[in-house]
Amino acid sequence: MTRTIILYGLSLAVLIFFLKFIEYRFLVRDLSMEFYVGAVAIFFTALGVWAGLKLTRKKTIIITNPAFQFDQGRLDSLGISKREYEVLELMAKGLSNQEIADKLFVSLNTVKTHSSNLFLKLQVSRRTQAVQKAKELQLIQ
Amino acid sequence: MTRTIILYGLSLAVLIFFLKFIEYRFLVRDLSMEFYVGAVAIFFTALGVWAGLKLTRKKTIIITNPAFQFDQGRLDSLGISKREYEVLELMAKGLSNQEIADKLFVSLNTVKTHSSNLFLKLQVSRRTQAVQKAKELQLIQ
DNA sequence: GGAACCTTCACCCGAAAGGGTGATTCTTCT
DNA sequence: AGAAGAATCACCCTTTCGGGTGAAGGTTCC
Repeated sequence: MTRTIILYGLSLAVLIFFLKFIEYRFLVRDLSMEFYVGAVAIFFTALGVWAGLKLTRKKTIIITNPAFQFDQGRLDSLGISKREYEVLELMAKGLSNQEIADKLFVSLNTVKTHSSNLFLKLQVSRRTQAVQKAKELQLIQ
Repeated sequence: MTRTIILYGLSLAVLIFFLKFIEYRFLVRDLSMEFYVGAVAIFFTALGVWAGLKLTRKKTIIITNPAFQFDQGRLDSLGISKREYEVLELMAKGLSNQEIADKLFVSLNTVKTHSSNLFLKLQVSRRTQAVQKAKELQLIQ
C-alpha cells in the first residue's frame, strides 16, 4: 500500500511537470482553457480509477471470500511449502500433473514429488481427497 | 453498470456547472490557475476512485454469494441422471471409483460408466475438473 | 562446515482412472 | 407394443496417478 502511495506521488510529480508544459503551450498559443482542464480531468480520473483499485484490491479479495482468509500459520503447522501449496492450488482447479508441470515450468516428476509430499502432509492418498481436505482446513478456496 | 455510467455522466454535468462557477470566481478574483487546476484534479481523482470501485463491485458480489441451493432444473438441463449425481457427490468427497462402487452396491464398471457419462455431460475429462465444474454450476456443495 | 529443508529431477512399478464398445434388464412414456 | 432412457455390467486398451527410492543443487541456520 505504501508503494502505491509513493507511486501515486511520483505520478503526480511527473504529471505536474507535464501539465506545466502543456499549460505553457496552450497559454502561449492562446487555446481554450476548457481543453486544458479537460485533459487534467481525464488524467486524474484515470489516475483515480487506477489508485482506487490498487488501494482496495486487498479489501475486495477479503470481501470476495468472507469465509476464507489465507493463513500462513496453518500451512506452517502442516509443514506445507510454498511450492507444494502452488501445486495444491492448481490441483484444486482440476489440472492434471502434466498441466501443473507446464504451468509451473517444472518437470512432471517434480510435480509428482510435490504432490506425494502434499498427500503425506495432508494424510490423504488421492488428489480429490487432498482438495477436499484442503478446503475443509481452509487452506484454499 | 449502465446506471453507473449514467451517474458518472450526470456527475460530470453537475461538475461542469460547478467548475464554470469557480472558474469565473477565480478568474474574476485573479487567483492562481494552479489552484483551480488542483481543485479539478482532486475532484476527478475522487470521481475516478468512486467510479472504479463502483464498476468492479458487482463482480465481487457475485463471487461473494455462493449460497447453495439444490436445483433439479440445472441437473435436467444438463441431462444428469439421479445415479450419475450420486456418483458426482461421492466423487466430490474424494472417494475412488472402487469406494463409490462399494458405497452404492454396484460394480466398479458401473461407476466407471456413470462417471464417463458425467464427464461428457459436464464437458470435462477428469474427476477433479468435474468436481470443480459442478461446484461452479452450483450442482453440489 | 554441517544439518535440515526446499526444490528439482529421474526411474520403476502397480493401482486408479478414463475412453470406447457392446449388451442386458427395467421402467416409463407414447 | 414399441421406443427411449436409465441402470447395470463386461472387456479392451491407454493414460494418469501414486508410492518408493535416490540424488543433486540451493538456502538457511547453528
